[in-house]
Amino acid sequence: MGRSPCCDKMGLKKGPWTSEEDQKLLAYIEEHGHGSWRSLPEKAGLHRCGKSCRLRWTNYLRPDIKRGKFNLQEEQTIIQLHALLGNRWSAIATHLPKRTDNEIKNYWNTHLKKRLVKMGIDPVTHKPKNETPLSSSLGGLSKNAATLSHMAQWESARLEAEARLARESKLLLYQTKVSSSSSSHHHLNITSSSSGKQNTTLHVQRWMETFFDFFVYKQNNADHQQQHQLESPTSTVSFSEAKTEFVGSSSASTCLNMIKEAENDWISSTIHEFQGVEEGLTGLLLGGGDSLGRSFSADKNETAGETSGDCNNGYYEEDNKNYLDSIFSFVDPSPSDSTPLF
DNA sequence: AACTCCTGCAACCGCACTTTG
DNA sequence: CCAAAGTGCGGTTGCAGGAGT
Repeated sequence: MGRSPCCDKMGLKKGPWTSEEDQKLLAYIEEHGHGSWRSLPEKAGLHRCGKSCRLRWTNYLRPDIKRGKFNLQEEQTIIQLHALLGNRWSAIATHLPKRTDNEIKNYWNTHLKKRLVKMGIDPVTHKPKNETPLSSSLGGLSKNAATLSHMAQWESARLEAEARLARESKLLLYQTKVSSSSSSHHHLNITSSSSGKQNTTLHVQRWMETFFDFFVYKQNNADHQQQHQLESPTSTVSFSEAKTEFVGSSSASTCLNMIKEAENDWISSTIHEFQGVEEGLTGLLLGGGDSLGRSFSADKNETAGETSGDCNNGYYEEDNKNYLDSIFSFVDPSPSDSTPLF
């Protein structure tokens, strides 16, 4: 459908914020909270649209924002998550405390993406731009790249589920609190909650079934060799078990917590595992005076090799190999390590 | 010193999704 | 159920400041 931007109203200021405006916005939010963003500017005495205020607050004024340079671990995390998630900045930002999606996006576009390009790696796919020579030298790379793509799809669906679960959990928690004030047990009585509200149990169940459909789709489409790679390396709960338990259980909150814990465990462990292969990757991408440091420091003198795109530079080739090995050693764990997520 | 080019980042834009009445 | 309002998100733009000539 689309909406006309709220800033279309004439007379509203655009562009950089002054310190006076910042103060007004800060003072208002500290005292009243932001409430409705649309009505905030008028109440706060700002000649801005609500959207502009929200952006200024979330990307700059919020007290829990860490500003300044990204450290090595943050850079690593961004690269690793981008390999899995692509340009899903908000999803990436959830795993980088105190950093905003906008800041991460900018940092990627201005720093990290360029590093990958200079290494001859496509920053979108995280594959070598000129795959033929490298893939032949690395062996089986295409297959691994396909696996990475599968993982990205899988993780994409997982993140959607995670976001949805977070919302549902909030609602469930709230409703549990309300109902528990008059009841000693926490079995959710969602269906009898306030009129007009959707039945949350059915809502979550619908999500589970959607997720299940996705899983079945994957099972039907992935070849058998790769199936184990679609599954979480760390989870101990099978999807069918979880689904059965969820549908059969009268305690939706227990099941939700179980699933959410599995989700969070997996995300944490993937990052941890990814960081476990930082040898090579760290030195490689962050230029700590190792091979890539040499490559980067000599960037300006090596544009010929770059523009030719042949990646014949020994450093580049070695670096690419290390980088891709690092990613794929994470993506392609040994079968014995793999247990189904659901 | 003056000019141009490049880089980094804050902010904007528009679409999509969710919530609300 | 529907339309409007509210919000989130990713892509893009414009400007300030630094580097190079």
